Parts: sequence; structure tokens; C-alpha cells
Amino acid sequence: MPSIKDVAQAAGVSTATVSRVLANTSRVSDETRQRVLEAVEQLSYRPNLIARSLRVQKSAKIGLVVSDIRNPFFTAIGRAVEDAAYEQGYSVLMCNTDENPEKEELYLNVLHDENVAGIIFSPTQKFGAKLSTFNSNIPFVIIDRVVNMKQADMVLLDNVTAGYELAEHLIENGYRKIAGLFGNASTTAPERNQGWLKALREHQLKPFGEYFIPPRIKQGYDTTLALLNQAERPDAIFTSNSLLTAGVFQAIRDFKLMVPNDIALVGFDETTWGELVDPPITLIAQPTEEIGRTATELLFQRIEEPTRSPKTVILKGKLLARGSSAKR
Amino acid sequence: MPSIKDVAQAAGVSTATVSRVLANTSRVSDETRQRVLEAVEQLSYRPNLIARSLRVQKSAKIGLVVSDIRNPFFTAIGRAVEDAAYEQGYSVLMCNTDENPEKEELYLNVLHDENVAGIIFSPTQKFGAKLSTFNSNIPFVIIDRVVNMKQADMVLLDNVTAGYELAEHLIENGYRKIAGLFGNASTTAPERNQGWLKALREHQLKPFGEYFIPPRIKQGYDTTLALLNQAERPDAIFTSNSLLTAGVFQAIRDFKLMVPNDIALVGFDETTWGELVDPPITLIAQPTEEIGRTATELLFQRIEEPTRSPKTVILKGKLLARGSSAKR
DNA sequence: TTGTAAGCGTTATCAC
DNA sequence: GTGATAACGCTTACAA
Repeated sequence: MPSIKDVAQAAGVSTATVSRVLANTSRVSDETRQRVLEAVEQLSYRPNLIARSLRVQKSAKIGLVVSDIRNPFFTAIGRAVEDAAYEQGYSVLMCNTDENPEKEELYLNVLHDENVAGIIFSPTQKFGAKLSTFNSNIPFVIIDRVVNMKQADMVLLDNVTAGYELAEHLIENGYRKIAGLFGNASTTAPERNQGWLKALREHQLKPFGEYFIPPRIKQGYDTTLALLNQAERPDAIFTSNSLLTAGVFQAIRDFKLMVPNDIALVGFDETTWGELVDPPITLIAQPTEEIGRTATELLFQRIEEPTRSPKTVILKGKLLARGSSAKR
Repeated sequence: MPSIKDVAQAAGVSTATVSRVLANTSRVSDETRQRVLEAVEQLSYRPNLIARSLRVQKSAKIGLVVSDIRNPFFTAIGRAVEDAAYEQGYSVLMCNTDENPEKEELYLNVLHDENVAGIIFSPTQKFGAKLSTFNSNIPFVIIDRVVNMKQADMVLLDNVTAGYELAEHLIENGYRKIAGLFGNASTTAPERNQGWLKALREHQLKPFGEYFIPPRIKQGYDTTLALLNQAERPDAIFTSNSLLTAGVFQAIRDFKLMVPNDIALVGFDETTWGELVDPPITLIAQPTEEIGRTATELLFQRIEEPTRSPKTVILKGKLLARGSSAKR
């Protein structure tokens, strides 16, 4: 692996000149530039980014720290961030924390030590709380989950409105006994809950049961079975998370009920299966491409101007009405 | 950000001693060690890994380069690699190449420049071909896709046997007019094709049509519609990839045929939706956890002993027989 | 057991 | 326009 010294020697110049040519940072005579470029070519020299990073204390990489790599929502965002960063000549290092605060700290440190230019981060509630403690001067943007921190740039969904619209849709279509299953891990669920409550209230309805549970398929399944075993059953189930939706769907089927005739089902986030099942699932789709792209742009803005006042971008979800909540 | 100098000063020792205490590399008196540790604590010092990496020319990170982050197969492997590496004190940097050879080169370079200790890589066919050209002394392990390169460690599925078993299963259950949809992008599809051909041959059957197409939902859908519009229809469809399976499933439904009564459907890889749809899909599940773990272990072995002779680990898929291929 | 100092590959600050 | 040289923060011979 040739170093800048080798290039300098081959071109008969100093390392400083080589650096200048490569960085295009100050005037160099055409002739010298030529010689240097030839030597670079000749030796197929590639600058050592570690050394450069040590010297200038930053790099052309950004970090993306997500809580669950298996969640299609985050992988879609990953793709979007990747694309946006690539256009700017940046690389993305993606880290998976598995909702584990220890790993969050680990990876934040790794990325910091990596001298990444910035970080896009969806923190757990636990970590979000102590995020302000985590005193780092590295630019970052929070996505998906709100943190209580005035200095942070954020890209969020308008979860309250989304929850409202989804509930409103059910009510409009004639459902009245609506149960709600909400995740208990992130800040998005309570907001969606708030929206659905508002819609119910406006129609003088009461929730037909409300459950805050771990956002996993199994919990959705178990909770639904319990719900369906009661004397009086709901005529619709509202879920705040696609894993819960999957669990509910399974339970309804195992209970031999028909969707939507016996019971309607609605949820959040597009998935492959949402339109493969019968009937396809009504849901609020998040604009993942736009979330990822916006977060990346915000991050680059902050990298450019670290003292800029924080900005929060709130995007709207889109209701995709499908068979699982057809008019009764 | 305090440096090792600050710690040394605070503890009244040299930087060398601090380094020794932290690395636990040679004997230091208990008293000095104590003082150093206190200073570290006091200043909340964290060693600069960039500098360390520049100095020792390696790091405690490995790279994982996958071709499609949205494919559940790869995210599952990502999780497994992550876990295995974490246990060894290594961090994982995950990169998504989107089946784009340019990005493959970019990220391989980024990771190389990052001084990662090694790379786990699922190359495109295109890049795989020129991989041997890519002369790098960085340890790596290939997963999922075979490359024509004697020096590479690999972790692969026994795709021929898997294809054989899946076809055999259909035949056993009474299907005779079996069409096959295979991806045309990776090396896995031709191997699975080979297995299915073998099974058909053993039963004196001929493929009821064989299609090599881009492994995308849409192509699976379109191809299936064409297939179903023919005068004589197949009684089963074999797919080599979960995206194709999804497309086929959709097409069959839109064509108002019943699975498996009118037509059976089998494929590869576990997905969330595979058991949510009605009927659930029969498939060959890949041992993703084991693939990721094995690849990581192989990588660490090679890091330890770079000249060890290359090893290829071939794992078996597992047939999950479900409703979509029930006995006729 | 501990300290001194060289060096990893860059870039930036001075001189000339 | 170009070249020395210091510095980034660390590890590791080599001395003491």
C-alpha cells in the first residue's frame, strides 16, 4: 500500500505538494500537478483515510443507528439514507442496536471514534431520556421517535393525526366497538393512541379495550385471543405497529373469524404481506423515502452550520384504505 | 476530548505507562496502575480508536456487505453476525450495495480504509467474477453466493439438495405439471434449478415451463399471469426466491384460483407473510442464524491465522411443509 | 517497572 | 509555487 511519501518520491516533489494536488487546495503549477497525477496513477495510490481522519478530525461517512434492522420500516429508511448520502459522496455505516441501550452507547461511541461527520439515530425511550447527558459535539438527527431535547433536529411522523385518521376511517365505515393494541416501547404509540382517542371522543365512543404491550407478533396474538374470548367482542381492532397487526391477524384467523365481516383490522406501516393476505390490510403508510432523505439533508445542513437552530420536520402518513376495514 | 497525554499528566506518569495499563500488555506496579485508572475515570478518557488504528493498522470492527438490505434473509443474517461479533468485542459496520457493483467497490474500499479486521460479503455475480482481481490482503468470507475463487472462505446453502427436496415434496404430494420460476441475478437460482431438475428426472417428469427472470415481485406476477393464460395450466409452481413467491401468490389470487386445489406453490426463505397468508406457504427455510454465526467464526479464524487453507461450509435448508402444497 | 522517542499517513503552518 | 516540519493520538522498541 503506497503512501503519500512514495508518490512524492516518484514525482520528485514533497509530500505537501502531493497533498495540495489531491486536495486541490492551493495553486500548483500545471507541470508539477501533471507529474504528481501520473505518479498517483502509476502507483495506484489511494490516500489513507484513517490518517486523514486523524489529522482533520472528520470523515466523509455518516452513521445510521436503528433499533431493529428486521423492521421493514427501518430498512426502507436505510435505503433512502444510503441513496441521499451517496449522492453527496458520503458513505453510510449502519448499526443495529436491537433496542438495547448498551448497544446504542457502544455504536454511538464506535461511530464517534470513527470520526463520522454525523449520525442519524432512532433511540430507545430509555436512551432518548439520557441522550442530552451523552455530551458529544457530533451533529445528529433523530428520526421516528421524539426525544425531550431542545437542541436536536428531528424527522417525525404526525402520529396524532395519523392515529386520528385511522380511527376516523373505521368509524366512518360503521365500526363502533373498537379495541386498540399499542406498543409500549417507543414514543410513537402514545401519540397514535392520542389521535385515536380524539376520534372516538368526537363520536361519543369509548375505546372497547386499550392495551399497551410489547410490540411483538406474539403479544399481539395473545392479547387478541384474550380479547376475542370475552363475552362481548369488538367489531374492529386498531394496532399501532405492523408486528402487532401480524399477531392480531393470525389470532383472528385461528379464532375462525372473518375480516372484516366479523371484525375489522387496521394498522401502521407498509409491509410485503399487508396486501398479500386476504383481505389486504388497511393502514397508514409512512413516507419512508422522504423520512430518510429529509433526515440526511438535515444532517448535512447541521454539519455545514453546527450552530443553526434546531429544526423538527413533521411528515404526514397516508391512509391506504383496503379490504380489512370495508364498510359494514 | 482528553487524550492519553492528559491522562499521563494527571497521573504523573508517561503516556507509555498509560497505554500499558489500558492494554494490560506488560507489568505495571499496582500503585501506578491505580493512579492511571483514577485519572482515566476522572477525565472520562476514551482512547481514540482512529489513532490506535493508524498505529497498529487494524481495528476491532468487521464489515458486512450485503446486496439488499430489504431482503429479510440478509437482515436476519445481519442480526446473527452482529450478535456473534458483539460477543467477541467486535462492532459490525453494515453496508448495502443494492446489487450495484460500483457501490460494492466503494464500500469495500471504505471498509478497507477503515482498517476493519475483516469483511463478510455477498457479492453480485458481476463483482464476484472480478473479486480475485480486487487484490486486498484483508480477510473475508463470502456468504450465500458461490464465487469462483479458490482462496475464499465461504458459507453456502446446499442449494441443489434444497431444490431437489422441494421438488420431490411436490411430486410426492401428487403434483405432476410443475412450472419453475428462477431468479437470474445470483448463483443460487441455477443450483436450485439443478436440484429440481434432478427430482423431476427421477420421476420421468419434464418441467412444465422454466423461467429465469429478475427476482422481483412484479416479474413473478407477470410471468405467472402469462403462464396461467395458457391453454393447459401447471398444477404447481416452484419458485427460487421469496420475492418471486410473493408475485406468484398475488397473480394466482387475482386469477381467482385456489391454492393448493387449483395450483400448488412452494418457494424459499422464511418471511413474515409466508405463514400469514391462506394457505401458508411451503418453503425451504435457510438457517440464517447459523449462516451468520458461522461466517463470523470463519472470519475470526482467518483473522487469527491468515494463511489457513480456505474452508467452505455448506449448510442444509429445512423443508417446512405447509398448506400451499397439501396432498392432492 | 517506567520513560523516551520514533513512527503510523495525513494536512496545515511556516518559511523561502 | 514549493518544501520542511509539526501535529493529530496512539503503541512499542529500546533504554534506563
